[in-house]
Amino acid sequence: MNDILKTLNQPQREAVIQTEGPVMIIAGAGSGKTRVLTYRIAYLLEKGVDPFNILALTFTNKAAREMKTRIEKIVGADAKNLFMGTFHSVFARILRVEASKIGYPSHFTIYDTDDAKGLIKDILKEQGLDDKIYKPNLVLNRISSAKNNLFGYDDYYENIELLNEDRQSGKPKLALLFELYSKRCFKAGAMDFDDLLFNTYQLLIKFPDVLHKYQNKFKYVMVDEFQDTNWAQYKIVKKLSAQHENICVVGDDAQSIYAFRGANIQNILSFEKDYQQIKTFKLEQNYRSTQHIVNAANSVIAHNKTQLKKNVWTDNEHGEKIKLMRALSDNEEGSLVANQLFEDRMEQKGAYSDFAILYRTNAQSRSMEEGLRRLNIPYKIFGGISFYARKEIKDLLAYLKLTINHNDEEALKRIINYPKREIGKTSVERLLVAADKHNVPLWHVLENVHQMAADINAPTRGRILDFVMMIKSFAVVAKTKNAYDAASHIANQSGLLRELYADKTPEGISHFENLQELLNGIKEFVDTGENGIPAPMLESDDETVTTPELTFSTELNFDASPETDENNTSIRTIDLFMQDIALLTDADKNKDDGNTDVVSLMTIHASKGLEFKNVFVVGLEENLFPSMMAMQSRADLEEERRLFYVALTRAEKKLFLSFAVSRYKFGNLMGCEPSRFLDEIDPAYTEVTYHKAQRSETISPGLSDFRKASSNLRPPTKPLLNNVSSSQKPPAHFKKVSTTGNQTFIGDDTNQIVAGMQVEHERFGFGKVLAIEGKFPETKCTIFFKNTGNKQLLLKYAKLKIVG
DNA sequence: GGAGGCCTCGGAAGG
DNA sequence: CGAGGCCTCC
Repeated sequence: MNDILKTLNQPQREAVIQTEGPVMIIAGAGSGKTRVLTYRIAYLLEKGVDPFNILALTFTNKAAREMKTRIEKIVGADAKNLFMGTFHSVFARILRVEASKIGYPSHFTIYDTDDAKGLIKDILKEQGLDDKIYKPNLVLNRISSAKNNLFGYDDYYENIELLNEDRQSGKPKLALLFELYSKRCFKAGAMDFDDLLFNTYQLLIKFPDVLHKYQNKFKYVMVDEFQDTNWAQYKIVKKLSAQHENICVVGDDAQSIYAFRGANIQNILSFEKDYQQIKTFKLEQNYRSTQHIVNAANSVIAHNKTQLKKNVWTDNEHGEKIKLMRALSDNEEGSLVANQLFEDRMEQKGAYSDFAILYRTNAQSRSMEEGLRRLNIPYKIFGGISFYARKEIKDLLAYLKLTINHNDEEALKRIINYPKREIGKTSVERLLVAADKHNVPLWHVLENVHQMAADINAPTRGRILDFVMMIKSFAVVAKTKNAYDAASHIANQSGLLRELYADKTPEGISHFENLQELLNGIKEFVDTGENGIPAPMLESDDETVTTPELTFSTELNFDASPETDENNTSIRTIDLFMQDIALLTDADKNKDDGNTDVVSLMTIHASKGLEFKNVFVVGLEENLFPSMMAMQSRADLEEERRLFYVALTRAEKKLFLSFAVSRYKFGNLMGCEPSRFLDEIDPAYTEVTYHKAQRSETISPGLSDFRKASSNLRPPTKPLLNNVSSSQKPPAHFKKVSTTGNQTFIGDDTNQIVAGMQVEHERFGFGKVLAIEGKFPETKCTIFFKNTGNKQLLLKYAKLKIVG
């Protein structure tokens, strides 16, 4: 350990050994923040602090996992007992132990954003409110930010300011929606992401014994990425550490990029105010990047008004200047980047894994992928549509959720008629009405469908009871078998596997494979206990035996001690697997498909905390980066700028920034202007390159040249497609016809269509007419499409072009 | 009740 | 462009 301390610079070392009392570490980008945190924990352990008494909160599961591994390398297996994880996963664990105190079952479901949105939509329908005015997303955001500021619906009702805002925005019913939403979640035994924070705080302030228990346990508390915490998180951390006051927060205001979901830089200022005796350390030496990169990043962030004083500097070499690239279109940007990347890799004789391509929005990955594929460059996309967000995955998970928590309304609605079992929309609506009328969970109505929903026809009622029986039988299996056996049983018996197996289209096959992959993941969990996220275990605690006081009976009690097999070792049941599954993201899925030498593609948000030798930041255009939504306010724009700062500071050696002068948006080709952020970089650190085919030449300095060059393609607000005059020959991709633009695709006179003709359909592409039947206007035709196979279309509706 | 085509509309980041 | 809602046909 002493050797390790010697490798640290002075502020780093001081921050490590100052273990007692409140500490704040302001850590500039690349200043060795993770090193300091890991060494600090290792140092505590070496001093004899029990790992059970250390709580470390990170922002992502990945960060927690990595830190744990690094600490293990220094101090050994003891590190396993550290209480380390994301805010959400740590609090979810505490809540499961203490759930009964606040009236929840310990096997409560965690609603993801889709579940929450589904519930909001139901409530809107029931209340007869227009979802054009009360947009579910907006309603949810409002509720979310209330909870992140520790406002319950009752507080909301009493807050005149909030109510006035709602009235002025024409949405006076928001408070009511908040109340209904909260009650519905409670009835379903479900918490959304914000509830995990909100309810933890309620638990701590309402139950002094619980508070004391955890205050005693967590003698040392550490918070990473402090700048990204919201008010609720801050208050919880403060409460938890109130007894020992050994609280250490680490952050960088310049890298705060999550204000949009309630993060609050003010927390840094509040922290200084709340702890007068605080010790502050500034880590300002950057060990990651070249001088050009560090200086360029500094010159950008200097445009922000709100920031703490800090001087990030580096001893590293000057390095090469930052290369600015210009492309004619998003597609060309893809090939340009791919070509440049290929060249650089050859020149450096380096690995693909030394390269990353970062973008503002996930949608931008497509053109990059195409460019890379053309050159056979291996790549991996991090993030994007999550594995766990796929329909087939959510379907099986819904079965598992409902098996564990019968009251989970969103899970129930999702699967009650999938696969088809003739319980249609109308019946489900009647069930929902009955549940509301009797104020019981939906499941309760199902069980008593004959009494409570007699308006549903008798055969359907029978099928509903069959469904109830099936889920109950699943619950028995889930209770007695390991997670894998139970999940396989459920996937089979529910008919889900059969349904997917029957689908032999390419998508169908991939759905089936995905489901198989989920089952494999569960198998791995049964065998190893790993489901991808670090699992801090709460010590078994005899004083607080949780007596489940469920308001509504569920047949099975998952709150009891874990099941044991004949060898009396506890088996890993499905409810154990499900505990944190809602908190997992794609990045947490432990799956290494062998090839690790790949280019990384991800959003800038996802890249935080990572570093790469070579970085491409693409799509530097107004309305994309900075995003159109961020143009309204200075605060939003400054957050975008911090995001840009994060992007720049990911690079160690070489940095490329690119933009395109035109780009497809919603199927229309739009003109784009270079981002203002490009102008904000001190030109001393950049060089402008124009690339044409294979030849590239350097023009320097300053941006004015290509600014002019690109400006003749404006106006950017109108689709370019309509502006292409006959005098200009459009590039190849201009010919790509928008397939939804109603004007662009005009069907021929359908009377002329006869069997045997080649036709083109707006969506299905080219096909051959096999047969025509029926009389006008009901004329139907059967067409074999190359891409999708046989289709029956009504000529009245289908726009068909006769090709030959 | 369900399948599937048509049409409208959004428009970011993520635990 | 794509997802989701609506509408119509069977």
